[in-house]
Amino acid sequence: MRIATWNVNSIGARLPRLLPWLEETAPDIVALQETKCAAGAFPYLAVQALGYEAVAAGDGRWNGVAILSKLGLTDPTTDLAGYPEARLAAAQCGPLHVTSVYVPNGRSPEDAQYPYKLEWLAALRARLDGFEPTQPLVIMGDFNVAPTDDDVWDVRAFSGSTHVTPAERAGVQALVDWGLSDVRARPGKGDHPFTYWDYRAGMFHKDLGMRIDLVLATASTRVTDAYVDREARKGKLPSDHAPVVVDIDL
DNA sequence: ATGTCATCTTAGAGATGA
Repeated sequence: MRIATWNVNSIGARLPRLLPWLEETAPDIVALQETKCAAGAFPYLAVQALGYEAVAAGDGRWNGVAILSKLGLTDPTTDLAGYPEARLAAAQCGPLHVTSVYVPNGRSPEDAQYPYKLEWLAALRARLDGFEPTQPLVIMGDFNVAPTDDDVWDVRAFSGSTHVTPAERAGVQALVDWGLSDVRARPGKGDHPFTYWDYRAGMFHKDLGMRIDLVLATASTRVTDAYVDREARKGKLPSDHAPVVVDIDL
């Protein structure tokens, strides 16, 4: 079984990249983030034509998440403890429970968005109380957290910034401590499996990226391979994130 | 280290967020 997560930075703008990618990569389940698309305007028919059922959350301009599944999609939810923003979608997809997340960015450690980010991560952890660490389960998406110093191109450049603070990392670690593994993908280039590169300043070309798109999986998913699809970050009108593709043996 | 991109407002360039 192949699963993937991709922050597409607008599904409307990215459909010409997403649909061919789905056909070539043939994932069974895909978590999408930053669809920037109202739930009612989601391109259900376009993905249905490729064999996917979908659940989408979105209020239009910002945020927006979705799950695509070829293996069935039951008990969908888009609610996280009453948080109003469209940042979580979850469903049972055949044998696997899947959650797609778009964790708040935080903006800066001084911004009100920063404690909001930490609270949101804590709510995500609390939500796991309804599940078992022994069951096949993944939480994947854009966490807006680089779990280690090695997950940014130069940690010195992040002094005073979000994404690398101990509190944010503790928020992700709490998910791991519950019983999830941070699946380490093979890098597409260099030593670092970065998943995001700023559009500006030739960051992608210089491989000055960050590993902030994560796949957190329970042991029973039995991961056999994982890679960052760097090709999807190249070419015409790419997202600023690359997909992470994970093969599991369920 | 901010050189780009996407969206919305509301009809053209500016604001916002990442």
